[in-house]
Amino acid sequence: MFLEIEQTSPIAIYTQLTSQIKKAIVKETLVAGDDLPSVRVLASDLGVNMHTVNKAYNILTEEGLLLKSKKGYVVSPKINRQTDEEQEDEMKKRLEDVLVDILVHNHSEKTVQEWLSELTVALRKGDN
Amino acid sequence: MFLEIEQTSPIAIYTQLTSQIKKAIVKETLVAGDDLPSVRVLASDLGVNMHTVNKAYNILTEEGLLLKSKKGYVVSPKINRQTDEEQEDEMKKRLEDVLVDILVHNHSEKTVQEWLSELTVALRKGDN
Amino acid sequence: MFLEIEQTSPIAIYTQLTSQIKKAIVKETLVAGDDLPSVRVLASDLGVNMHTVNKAYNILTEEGLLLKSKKGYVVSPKINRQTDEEQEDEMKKRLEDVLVDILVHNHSEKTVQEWLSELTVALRKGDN
Amino acid sequence: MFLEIEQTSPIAIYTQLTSQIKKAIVKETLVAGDDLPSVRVLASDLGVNMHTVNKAYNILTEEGLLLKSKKGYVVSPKINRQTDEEQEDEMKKRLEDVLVDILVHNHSEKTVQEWLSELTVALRKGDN
DNA sequence: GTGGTCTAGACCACG
DNA sequence: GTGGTCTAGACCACA
Repeated sequence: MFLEIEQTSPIAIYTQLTSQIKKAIVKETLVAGDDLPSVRVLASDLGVNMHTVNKAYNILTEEGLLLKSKKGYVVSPKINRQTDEEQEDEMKKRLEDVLVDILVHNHSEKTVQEWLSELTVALRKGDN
Repeated sequence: MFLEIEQTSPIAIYTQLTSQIKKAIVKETLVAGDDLPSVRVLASDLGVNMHTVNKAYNILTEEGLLLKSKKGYVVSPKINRQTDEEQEDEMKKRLEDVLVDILVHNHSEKTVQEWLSELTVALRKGDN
Repeated sequence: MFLEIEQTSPIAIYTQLTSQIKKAIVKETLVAGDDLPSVRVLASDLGVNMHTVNKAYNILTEEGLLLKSKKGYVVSPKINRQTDEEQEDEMKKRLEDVLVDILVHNHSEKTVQEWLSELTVALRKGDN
Repeated sequence: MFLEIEQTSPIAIYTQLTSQIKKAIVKETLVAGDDLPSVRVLASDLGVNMHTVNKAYNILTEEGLLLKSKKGYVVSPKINRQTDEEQEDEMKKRLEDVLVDILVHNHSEKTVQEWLSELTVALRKGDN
């Protein structure tokens, strides 16, 4: 399984799940049409509660990244993953927060660029 | 006062405070040596609890952005704002999360670059 | 065949079936006395389980829209399609729910009227 | 309290809650800025579980009808209650389903109009 | 087998 | 006091 969660992390488990699934989609470890593990199976695999997985899947479905059918959850086609303006503003705000935090700690914009390059490369190849 | 907080926002007030103070430092609205308003004064100005302001100041002090003296809190010199490797990894992780979120919603790396430029420019000039 | 079902939809298949058959009756694609495809045939045509088709036919029969004979199901005469008061209340309740939902999202009663007109026209002409 | 739920109804409790709260907003029993009862208080009042109320509140917040602050949930200003095109299609589809159901049971379009008028009037005056 | 709903009860963060 | 998260376990609808 391509997902791992840290029980001790201060980050909510369902958030860790959504992040990792998004990452898997960006890396194309998961592609449009792929089935996700059933809620109960994934929960038991990870040793977390069913409801926690369910919440993660629901959020991703709301965001248009997953589709819910009667047979379970599936990665949705690219077409469904668009964002509206409000959501873009949200993302920009989050980007700004991170940016400010990096800059305030004496890093230059150049460093940000480098990190972005690193991250982008890492997202292109390799599995999780 | 260069700080505004939204009482109705679901974002924790102390988080709003740390974010805005960091932004003020990046924008050089606040520079090394500047005094911050006393905990009591700021709390009363903003209509929030003293403990809340205190928490924000403490966090910023922990991060090396403020210095606590007998007379109150001041913006610390640049030299104190360095990060260790662990904190850098933290920031990279946060940057990655935002990046993945942007990319997974069909935006290109180019868009990320553009947003970064916009944000950087906005951080250079103007007040909060 | 005038029926199509979406296997991937989260809406129950038997519900999709009843909806579409009702629509066909309103559009007079199906009129009193018409035979419906046999349960087996329809199930195989649509690639769904026999029980599912059966459930749909049963519900429609319960509602007085179909008649079950030894030879199979047929569209029942208009006279059988009446509703009792309880069912009318049910329908009104459902209408109210939709209405409230439309109004609460800032649409006017005029919009509701327009939508109804559109829908009514669409139901008059054309096939499914 | 202006809300009542039927434990025995086949309709999910959280759905009953969202419906009734929407109705209260349309009737202006609840207006922009009003506080909603806290999750736990409402749950105990109604004799249902906290999570059930929470789910209802969350859905309404997603729809833009409520706002979540640190002090609880509040009815949001009209401006936030807009719908996008996709949501409108959804509502039209639901309206169509109800309409078909009414028409297929021998009611005329005129009846639908009458019911709508009744319902609209009822939504204008009086409390729940 | 799949997800959906609900309950009961616990612990945490915030202010 | 507020909501958020998580667990454990139950029952139901659908196919």
